[in-house]
Amino acid sequence: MKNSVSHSPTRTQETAKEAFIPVMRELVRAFQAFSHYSAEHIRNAGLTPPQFDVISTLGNTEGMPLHKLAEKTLITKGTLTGVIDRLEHKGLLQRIVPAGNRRSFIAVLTPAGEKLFDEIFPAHIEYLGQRFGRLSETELETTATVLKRLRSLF
Amino acid sequence: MKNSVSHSPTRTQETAKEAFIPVMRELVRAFQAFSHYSAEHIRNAGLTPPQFDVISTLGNTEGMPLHKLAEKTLITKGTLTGVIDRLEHKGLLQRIVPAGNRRSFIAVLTPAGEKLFDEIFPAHIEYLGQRFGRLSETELETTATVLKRLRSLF
DNA sequence: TATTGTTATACTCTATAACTATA
DNA sequence: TATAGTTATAGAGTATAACAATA
Repeated sequence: MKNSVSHSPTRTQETAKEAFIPVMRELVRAFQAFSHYSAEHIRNAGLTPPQFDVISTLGNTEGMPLHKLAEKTLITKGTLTGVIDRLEHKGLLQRIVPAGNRRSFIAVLTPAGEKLFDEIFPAHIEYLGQRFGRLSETELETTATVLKRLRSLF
Repeated sequence: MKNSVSHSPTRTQETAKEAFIPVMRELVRAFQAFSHYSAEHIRNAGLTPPQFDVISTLGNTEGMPLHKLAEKTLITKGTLTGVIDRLEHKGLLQRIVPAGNRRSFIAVLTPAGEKLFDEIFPAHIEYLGQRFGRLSETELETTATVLKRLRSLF
């Protein structure tokens, strides 16, 4: 039987201000564990996590302006320039100047980029599914609810 | 009313293999949002997130061997050397050679490090509590449960 | 003037592997 | 031989701010 600590009788129903700390630690460690697992697989494909993020975001689309890509991936524009540069050097992505707007670029996967996406994205999903697949449908739903709530806080 | 998609009548009770994908995306974005929020505050104190992680782990302890610190923070040993170096240069931390074992070091906060810890750790908790405090006690418990389950997968 | 993106700084972190020195 | 930690390598990502070009 756990002793439910209360600093005074009148606090019994309250939540301590620091009660979230262990929860936050769980968030950090859970994410670290996940991202290490994920990143190892991504590196095998010769990509870094941000590069994979970009490829995944652009896969099966007709491309999108860099500022929208930055917004979706939460990579800041200065950083995104470098990430895009490296993907372009690898021949996986192209900057297209859209007709009628010469102030923005559209990032589009090249055929090689699409090919890589078609190969590694399903493989990565399969790899991750080996772990996520252990969650029941109910657990998945609860997890989704909790994470959305968490995200809404920030 | 959402249309509950089922590929065939016999799949109604099953979970699609890819059902976890949106959940995973939520995990990534929720964590990104959290860590950006957290990191901004940490940077104001002149620390990087890994440095803060180390300071937080060592605060209110009598120090610990580097390999244990590496294990707790999930920072690999090669990387940890650099992080520790920088904290040592800042005068926040010291490597101590324990009596009877000259093969390992013990990382200990200096008085300046303890002072910084005493100042910024509570302030950081207060800063984070502004957001986590919006969760009810029940939500906190559910969140903890879900995160532990997630972590157990990896 | 506001938006889009690049460039320039200056670090910090990262994985990986070879290496040294203990035990 | 196994363990603890450092060093060397080689990038890659990060924030930030100044900048150029276009709308």
